[in-house]
Amino acid sequence: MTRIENSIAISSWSDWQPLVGNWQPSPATLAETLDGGQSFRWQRSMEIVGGVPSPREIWTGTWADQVAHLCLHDGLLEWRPSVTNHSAAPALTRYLALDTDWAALTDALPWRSDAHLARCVAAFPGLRILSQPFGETLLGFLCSATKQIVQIKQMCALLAERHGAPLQTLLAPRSPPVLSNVEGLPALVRRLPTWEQLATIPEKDLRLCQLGFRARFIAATARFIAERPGWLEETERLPYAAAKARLVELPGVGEKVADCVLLFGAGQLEAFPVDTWVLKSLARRYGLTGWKPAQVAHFGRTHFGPLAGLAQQYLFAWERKHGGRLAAP
DNA sequence: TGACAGGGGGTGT
DNA sequence: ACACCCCCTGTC
Repeated sequence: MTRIENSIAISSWSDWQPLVGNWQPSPATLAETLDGGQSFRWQRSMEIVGGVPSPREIWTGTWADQVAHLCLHDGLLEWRPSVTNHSAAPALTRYLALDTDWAALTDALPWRSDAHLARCVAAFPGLRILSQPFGETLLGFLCSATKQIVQIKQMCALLAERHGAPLQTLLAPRSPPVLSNVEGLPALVRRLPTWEQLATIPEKDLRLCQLGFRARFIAATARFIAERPGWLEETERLPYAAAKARLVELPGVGEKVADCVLLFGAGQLEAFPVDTWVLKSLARRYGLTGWKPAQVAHFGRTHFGPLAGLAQQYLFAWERKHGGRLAAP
């Protein structure tokens, strides 16, 4: 049962249109890609047409100053922007990395000699790595320490709600008639606050967003970035090792968070984040029982190669699905 | 229905 | 190794 506490969103959306790029994910792969720990800004909901809930499941995603809907319709992925947004198509193309041949990248993984990896790939065909805004990715993963996805999403939602700028695209006059509503989403969509904005927010106000001890890290990181104009942009452009060395200078950013930011926010596919799921995966499926994160990271890079981050995402998806309880051998 | 633990996708000391 | 925070979830 979904919690419906917000007002019904009333906004104007363009017509559904097919997504270019030939991505045809299964519902499970789509959900894993959008809501499996890469991004914390996608919401699943049901469309309402003429006051009646339709069986159509809609994903609403927000990133930078963009918001878009995705929908899997008879196996085909469709999307729609708000009627006033004319930059949504290229933005979505970049965000979903539609120009990247993920099938070819996956094929380049060592699944032929790795039965478990082959099994993971078969379970989530079409899984891909998102290409999210760098700064937002950093913010999301600064929230992630010892938190599950639902909780991280809640923190991000509160940060956006209380400190983010409204997305003007949804506030423009509704010239066409309202076509449909989406249940359970606030009428006013806001973006995540920028790092510039975060630097001006007192830590006590950040704490009100359920950040806990992460509030101190975010406040300190915001000050660090504010004192160094261009630092974040330069870091995004650096090669993997150099970028990671800089990211771990930030308070609250260790190896794991840095790798997540580089993998999901900078397209660095060699980044191999080692969290407890990956630790469990390699312990259980690869016999690396008792190995420490740094050792597992080294194993991952050498075993899975230059696309280790993509392999990690497959392992991660499998473990999230099967790892909790009864695990296949 | 409501209270109560337990534990969580990590970092810093 | 342990504190940091405190919300979510499962359970009684």
